[in-house]
Amino acid sequence: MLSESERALARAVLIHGPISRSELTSRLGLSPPSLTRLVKPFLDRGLFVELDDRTDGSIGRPVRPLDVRPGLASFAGVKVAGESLYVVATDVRAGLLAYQEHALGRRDPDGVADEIAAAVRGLGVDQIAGVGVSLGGAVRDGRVEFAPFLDWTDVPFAQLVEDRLGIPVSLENDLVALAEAERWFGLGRGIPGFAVITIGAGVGYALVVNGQVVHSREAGVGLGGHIPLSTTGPVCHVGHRGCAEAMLASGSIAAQVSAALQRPLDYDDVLRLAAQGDPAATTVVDEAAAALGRFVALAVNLTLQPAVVLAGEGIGLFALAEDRVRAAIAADRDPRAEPVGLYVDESGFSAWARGAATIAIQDAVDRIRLDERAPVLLSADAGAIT
Amino acid sequence: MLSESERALARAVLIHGPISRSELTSRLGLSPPSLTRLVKPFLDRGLFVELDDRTDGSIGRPVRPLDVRPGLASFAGVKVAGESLYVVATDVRAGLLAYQEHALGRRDPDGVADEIAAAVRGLGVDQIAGVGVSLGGAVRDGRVEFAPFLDWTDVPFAQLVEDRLGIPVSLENDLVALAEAERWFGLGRGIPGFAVITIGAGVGYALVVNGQVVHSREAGVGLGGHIPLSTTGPVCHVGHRGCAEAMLASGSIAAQVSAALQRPLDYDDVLRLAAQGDPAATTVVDEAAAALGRFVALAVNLTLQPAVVLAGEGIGLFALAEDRVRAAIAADRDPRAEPVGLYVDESGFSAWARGAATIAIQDAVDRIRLDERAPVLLSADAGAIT
DNA sequence: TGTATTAGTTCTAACACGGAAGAAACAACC
DNA sequence: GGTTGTTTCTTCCGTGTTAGAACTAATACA
Repeated sequence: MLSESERALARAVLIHGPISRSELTSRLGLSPPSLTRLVKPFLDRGLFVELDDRTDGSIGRPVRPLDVRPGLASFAGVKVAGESLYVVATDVRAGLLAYQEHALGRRDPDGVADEIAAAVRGLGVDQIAGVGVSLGGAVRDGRVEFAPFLDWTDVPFAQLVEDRLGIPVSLENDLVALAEAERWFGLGRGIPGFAVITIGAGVGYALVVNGQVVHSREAGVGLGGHIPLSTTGPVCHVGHRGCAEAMLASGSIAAQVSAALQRPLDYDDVLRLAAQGDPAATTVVDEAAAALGRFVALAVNLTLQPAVVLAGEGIGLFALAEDRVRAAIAADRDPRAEPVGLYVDESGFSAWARGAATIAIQDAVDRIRLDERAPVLLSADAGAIT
Repeated sequence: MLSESERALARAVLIHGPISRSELTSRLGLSPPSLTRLVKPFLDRGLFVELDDRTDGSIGRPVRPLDVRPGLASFAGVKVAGESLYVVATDVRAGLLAYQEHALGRRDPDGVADEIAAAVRGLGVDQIAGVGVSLGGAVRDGRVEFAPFLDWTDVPFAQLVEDRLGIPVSLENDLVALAEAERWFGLGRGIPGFAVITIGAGVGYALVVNGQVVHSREAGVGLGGHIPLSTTGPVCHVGHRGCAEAMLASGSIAAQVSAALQRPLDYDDVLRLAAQGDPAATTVVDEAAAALGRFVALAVNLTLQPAVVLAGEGIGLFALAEDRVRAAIAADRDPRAEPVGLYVDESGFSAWARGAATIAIQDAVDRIRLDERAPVLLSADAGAIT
């Protein structure tokens, strides 16, 4: 097992690398001697490399920054949605190596596990050290407690996938996973607390406070998607008038404009029409943008975290009506309060799967073995996918 | 200085005492030998006592629970409000020893500091080991960054009071202080995360996540009090229609019923009338209760913490219309989600000052010295108030 | 070439922690 | 009434982690 300091070191280099030893001492609160001792086995085992970052002109001995060895391992991430699997292969920093989408054929646990295993094999990346799987629903200890969109209850799903792939599989709620990805490798890096709001097929919500993603069971229930934002808006599928889903989900937006223009349109059509100045589309988009702004303001005011990461495949809405969003935020804020930090993750669908991969990476860090006998990353050395 | 384990021990005994060593080992994650070693100096220095809690009939060696020595120290807490000072003396667990209210004469920093010093001396409690002061506004490192209700900006207020009393003074935002009190000694003890909502002259909001009170600068700004809760309600003094202040602040509620009944009423009159079934008062109270329920639901859904502590001098509203509050919460929750834990602190005004005292207690724990030479609690041994 | 400056290492003492084993204090049982 | 069992807590001691002191390394600058 890694000690607490070793794990902190591994994480710091992973998240902030390349990073000098002296910066690590202040970041980890350790003395230089302790750092030297801790770093040694990581270098010996080939987990870290020492860059000789030539001098930057400053006085004194130049730094030898530490970084994770390039190509150390790969990871896979899979987001299970209602109709599709979104699958990525990533490097150790959740950087994209490959991205694929697959239509989801079966919906039963074994069927989905089969399709995930096939999709991960189909990535064509070997030496995968871990697989992360995320989906909407309440998840704990590798089990899906319930996932309404698949109609699953208490399924030991991580084990099902692991049986097929022979690689460690990590399971997490999709929004928690996305929040972890934003916190470690994404737009939330270095921000102590922020909310995550996703818009797309549905509306999602997650929260980071004091540098930790909130993991409470509430996080899997997805009530953030039904916050009331308007009294005049449409009704969502559960019957809330003007809730976040009703105002922001792509299906609802598309349906409103389709009804107004009397022809079938999808979400991207609506954004295109709004960009061209179509009045019906613009009205709906503006209303949605105002609702998004109110959502952001509510989240900031109630979580006391002055930053929000916006993500999801429908986030193009923000670029189209950023002024409306910011105006709605400002209306619900005090001029004396800090301005809200807004960070937009434009990466769309792949962000979900990168989130899943991040969970696999986090678990892999906890599996690192520094003693000579054991393999460094349990499964990477255990070989390619069987 | 105390080591991390020593501080954890001190806090655990303070918060959960009397508590057996064996329960402490599991709570602190330490082995029995370590606990023995850590406890010794606390007993030697007279901070802890060992109760011989006679056997409870169970098998095995009986436990010798540890507790803080009774009468170890007293603390004072002062909440500075617009018109008044609320002042308490407490024991080490923020238990009430004395409670007083004083009209606030002057409003300038030196004047308020004078009146606080006089009020603390007037408590008639000596051996006060620390004084906590809380007020509405942004506070950091003993300085008031801004306090709109006093029109202060960047005042080193802790120092001003400390100069007058010669006792360590701790300064904190009033809602953060109240949340700390609920977390350590109040209704939130043992709950990992919860929101605090206060109603009274104003509406306040604070948040605890992962066992820690959220201390971000946002917490001092008080935007939780202006969350929109109704589109038809009255307008608050900043101009928000149907915001939390407009719906729930005692002045706003009293004004609505006074206008309806064409005679001047205060908040307690309104609650009395509503209890008697007066239709105008009942209408306003029911609307307020529904708004409170929506507030609770919003807080729970956006903070992902399924518990809320209700406090403040106006919380009598809850008892009067609890059904309405719970119905409004249920309407914004999913039946699958956990039921919301509602905890009502009925202690009214004194809760504010107890919050301030809690801050002083927390700071005093961090000042404990176990080495032979130094006094145990710096100021308690330094003597009574000068 | 020397000096100042910053980065990083080696050596070592202190210390915190937990495992093993034992002592203490009771209940239950024969 | 003694023995056994159970739980609590302590003593002894080995292990692993940490940081202080002194040292080496590598550069800029005079």
